[in-house]
Amino acid sequence: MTKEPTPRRRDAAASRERLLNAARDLFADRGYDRTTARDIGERAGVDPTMIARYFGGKAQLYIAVLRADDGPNPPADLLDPDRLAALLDRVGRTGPGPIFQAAVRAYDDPPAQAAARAELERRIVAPLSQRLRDEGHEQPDLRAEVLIAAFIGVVLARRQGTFGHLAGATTDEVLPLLEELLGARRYAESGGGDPAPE
Amino acid sequence: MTKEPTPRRRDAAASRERLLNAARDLFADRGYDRTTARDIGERAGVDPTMIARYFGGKAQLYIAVLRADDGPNPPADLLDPDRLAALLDRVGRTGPGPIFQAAVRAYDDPPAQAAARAELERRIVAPLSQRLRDEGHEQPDLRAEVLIAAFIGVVLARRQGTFGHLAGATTDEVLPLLEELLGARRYAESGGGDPAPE
DNA sequence: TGTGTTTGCCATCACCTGTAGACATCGCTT
DNA sequence: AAGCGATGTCTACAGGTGATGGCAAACACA
Repeated sequence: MTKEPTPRRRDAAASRERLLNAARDLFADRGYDRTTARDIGERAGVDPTMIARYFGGKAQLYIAVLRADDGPNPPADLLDPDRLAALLDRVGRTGPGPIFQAAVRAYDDPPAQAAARAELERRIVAPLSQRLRDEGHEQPDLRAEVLIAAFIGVVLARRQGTFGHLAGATTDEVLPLLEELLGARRYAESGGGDPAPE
Repeated sequence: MTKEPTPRRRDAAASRERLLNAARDLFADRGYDRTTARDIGERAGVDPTMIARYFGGKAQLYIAVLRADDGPNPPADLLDPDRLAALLDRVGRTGPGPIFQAAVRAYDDPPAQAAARAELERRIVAPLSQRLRDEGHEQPDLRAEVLIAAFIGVVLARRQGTFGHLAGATTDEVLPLLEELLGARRYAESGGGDPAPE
């Protein structure tokens, strides 16, 4: 007998996860401020007050989303063309995770802000910074942050739709420009070769 | 005698402008959502209800700020190193104008969103796009938007402070990386540099 | 000075937010 | 089957938001 054949009508774990998923989607789509607890509850099909019960509040739910979001989990190596393509495609479909938004926006809740910053550093900045350092580039930390900020600017703007051509362009159209922008090939060719074609 | 020697205690024009200035600063600093009408009134030293009277409401005040903000008014030619330096310095000191924020964030008010988009296109995207077109680059529109989105990502992230090294770096440290990122010299080589007058 | 208009202040509204608490119901354990 | 904690539902509240209408003082003008 399986342990869970009966779809329990009362399942705290399920409710928790549904809240988490709904919050992830809504935070990614509208950002933290413009997402209300009632919206999350409605989308999840769970009473909004459960947010307080299970997570302690909206801010802590946001933090939980940050931790649970495996967004660009395979270290987002923006300099690997394949990885860049995968990441761009992913963001184009599911939208930028809350972590990306945290790079550009400010939230009022200090713990939430700190958590976002920590996740951003741990999962995205650190790997790229390490790579640049290994390759002997100067100012690897600063350089990594600039590259990532630029990438985030492009993907956020694309999804936001403020830029017409960028929002309308397909991933295939954007990708080469992003590669050129980030200097993927330039960085990647540690052995040295010809510059990016035009 | 002069028409306005008396500093009129009741001066609608002055109040209007003080509201406009306060709104510009606060919108730039906190964004639209996180700025309340009461904040604006307090900072301006003007009763918040004047916002409704003079502008029609908060959203329309925002639009007025967009139009009045001469932000990167000399066409923000990101490919001219001098202009890029000036712009970066300016943003570092006074913060990104509301127009930049509009590129990455969404507001609920459709007219405000549309106004921001129009200003962004008119003042920033169009000039750069035209330049790229003149220089014979492919996809000048898309390319311009990518470059601008990347730039905005960097300056917003820098000011936001989520990236430690980027926030702590001086303008002089960031500038060369930005030039390299945007390919200022690469692009500029083709056209040579005679900066257009303001 | 007299008069109508402009300008600012005040109280208040209607709405929305997050969340706390009381109450009802389910489901596991004994 | 009975008990009881876990889970869900509902109402309500305190705080804050943008916006409105009324009213008094200050102004421009005759």
